[in-house]
Amino acid sequence: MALYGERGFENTTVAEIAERAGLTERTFFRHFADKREVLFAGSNELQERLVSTVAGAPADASPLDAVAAGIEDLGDVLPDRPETSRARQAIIAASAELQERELIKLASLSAALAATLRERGLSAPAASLTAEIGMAVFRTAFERWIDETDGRDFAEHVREALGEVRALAASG
Amino acid sequence: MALYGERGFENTTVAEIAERAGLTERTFFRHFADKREVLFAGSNELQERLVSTVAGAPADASPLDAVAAGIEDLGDVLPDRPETSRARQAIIAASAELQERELIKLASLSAALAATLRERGLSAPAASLTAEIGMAVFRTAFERWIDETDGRDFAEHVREALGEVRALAASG
DNA sequence: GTCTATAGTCCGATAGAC
DNA sequence: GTCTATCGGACTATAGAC
Repeated sequence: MALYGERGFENTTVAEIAERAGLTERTFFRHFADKREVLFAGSNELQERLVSTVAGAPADASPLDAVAAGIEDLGDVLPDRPETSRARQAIIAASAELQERELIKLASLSAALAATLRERGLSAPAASLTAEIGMAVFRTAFERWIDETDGRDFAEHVREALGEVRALAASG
Repeated sequence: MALYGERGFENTTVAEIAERAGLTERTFFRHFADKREVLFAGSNELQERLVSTVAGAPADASPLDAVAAGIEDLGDVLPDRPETSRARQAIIAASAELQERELIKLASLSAALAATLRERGLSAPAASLTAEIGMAVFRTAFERWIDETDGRDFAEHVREALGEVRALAASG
């Protein structure tokens, strides 16, 4: 992340990353499928955490409440300080390649969420739509947690974004 | 598309594509920024069409109605026969790289749609959410138009998917 | 760890269309 | 005379095969 931040993703070679880490190029590719993947190392853990929390929500909780609980809970898996995430997002924002990779990770998260909701008895279209609304809440909360410097924690931002989505749904 | 279909995207080289087209590799890259882009050549036209229809909808039309009109209208820009789109989607489904590219094109479409809705006076969060619902309608209708062989045209599928989304919103 | 194929860029040269 | 399309060769970096 230091190298990507200094000179940009496209202008950083895997050889340079390997050198700074005291490894060889080949070793890098043994750990990460490609040059982009190194920035998304924690995404599997995030997805597993979300799925297990939503699956474990009380059976009588509404689908959206179950999803909201799962997203709030993700605060534990995110870096302690938002500055770390902010630096990472700045790197991603500067590279189309990295944005593509991020989108497919988020799509995978959404699909896993929808599958979990179907297991809770929701119909396929309702599950997909609820998952997409959940992703919108996640993106909004994450963005604000990164950008706003008022120190509110991630879970608070999730509750706020959820309230806004609900108000929007009620009004129109 | 013929070559990607025969041997798969990853196993097709740009040299082979150029050879079949009677050109050189260099000429391919003059026309397309990379090997994936050749499959998404029509996407700009699609986006412009959607934006201009939504922007031109009657001022008193609801945001979702304006979006629905724009999506219905896209039938004109899609290939005449769904088989063409089906073959293309099969190629994309077989390659993670192509899925990434497709997701970023759809994200661009969603962002353009949201911007158009804001110009119509909608607030930023409402515009984004309406755009995402529109994209869900588009994806659903497109998928069914490709997969179902009953000959119903794209616009009919759009109206059906929209009705389902509305019913879902009303019920929960 | 070595070797190699392929994607994608940079340089420059040529030629027809309007 | 400018614009746009073609081609050739050399070059770097990613990523896969072994």
